[in-house]
Amino acid sequence: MTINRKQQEFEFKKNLIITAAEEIFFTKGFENTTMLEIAHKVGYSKGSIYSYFKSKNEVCFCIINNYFMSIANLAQKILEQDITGLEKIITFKDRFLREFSQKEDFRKIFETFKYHRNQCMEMEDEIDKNKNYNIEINLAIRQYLQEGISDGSIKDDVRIESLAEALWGEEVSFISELGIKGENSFNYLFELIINSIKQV
Amino acid sequence: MTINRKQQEFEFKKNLIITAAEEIFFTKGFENTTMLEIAHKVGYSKGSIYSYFKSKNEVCFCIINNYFMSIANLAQKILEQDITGLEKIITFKDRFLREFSQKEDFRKIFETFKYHRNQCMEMEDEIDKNKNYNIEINLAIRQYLQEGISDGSIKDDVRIESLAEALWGEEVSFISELGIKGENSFNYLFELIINSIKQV
DNA sequence: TGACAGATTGACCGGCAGTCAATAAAATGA
DNA sequence: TCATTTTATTGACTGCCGGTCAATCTGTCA
Repeated sequence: MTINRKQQEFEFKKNLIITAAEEIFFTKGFENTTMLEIAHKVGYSKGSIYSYFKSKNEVCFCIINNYFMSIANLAQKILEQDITGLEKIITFKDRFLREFSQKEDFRKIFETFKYHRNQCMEMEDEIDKNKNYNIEINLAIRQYLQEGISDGSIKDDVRIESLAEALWGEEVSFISELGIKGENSFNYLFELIINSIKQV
Repeated sequence: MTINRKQQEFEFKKNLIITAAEEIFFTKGFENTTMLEIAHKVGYSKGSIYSYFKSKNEVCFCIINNYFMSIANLAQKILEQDITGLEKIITFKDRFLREFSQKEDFRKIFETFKYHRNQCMEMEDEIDKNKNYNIEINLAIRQYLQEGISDGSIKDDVRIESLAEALWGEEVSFISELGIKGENSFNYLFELIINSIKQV
């Protein structure tokens, strides 16, 4: 059996665990889910889970990283669309909101990720992956802005780096409040920002 | 010994515990702090803590509520200043940022609060208190906006309710990202929003 | 002083993340 | 095909901690 084949099987099993874990996390929340439950759901014993993941926390990070990958892909796909830079900014926000932040399940697990992301021992891999996705997303947004300036949809005096960081930061951080305040207040805020950067 | 005196003593001891807990939470983080540690720091046994608080979580909420009280007071104080509505908005944000979100310690414990605020059994008192502080802060911001419209510093077509909610929501939610992205991106975002609502 | 109420204690419980020696299964090679 | 090595899997076990509660201690008042 080749090394490659082994690797594939390993990844496949890892994915089985992630899928099962995600489902339970989504229904019961991170804290109320035990490693034993996850294991049983995949037909494994508890110990086995630990040969695929270093900790319960890492399982959560892997799940989140899958979502970050989707978001990074989304950002890339929008980049290729034939619309103005400003429209790309708006499209990204709309799609992000619709696909990721509207689901309460996702919001909850995302909260867990945000909560634990700083006390992460021994899972540099996942942390690095996450950082890279963040960079990808950030770069895409910078390009939206750059294009917007070129195509005349965005004012040419916006500070691209700061704004890209801030926009993505805002979308990520506001997720926590969406359950409490609803989408309206977020959308209004976004509208005001857009208002402030669009070329008139 | 009067009932009143008893009450006072109870509150005093409760405060001792809060102070000790806050210090340990700030140094070691919520998860890494044990109830036993907190107890020993005040010179109590573990059991005693539980006659003052229903759970570890409630201790955290009490600490956070003290901060919310300060913020509500701050909002009120700014309301009484002799400056334009727009200036009040900006002042509130500046002071909030300086006094509360710059401290990494506070940010961490605030994260804990945000993380646990939804899975809160049996501490309706503290939840209610928190809601009330939020309402107070919200009302103050609404008044800033209202005054701003009256005194001509803010455009008269802003949607006061939405904006008040959104501004406070943004400040609260962005705290999580401050450690990662720094203040600049937040400040720039805020600047754009202000830009969009100020009367020219 | 004695009796009562409230405060305080700390041994104890249950639950769970994470470990690891033992075991089973699969791959290798002759 | 079978013996040997390597890898995957298991589940009993540990340590830790939040929370409980019967027992004990302390202060108050008659």
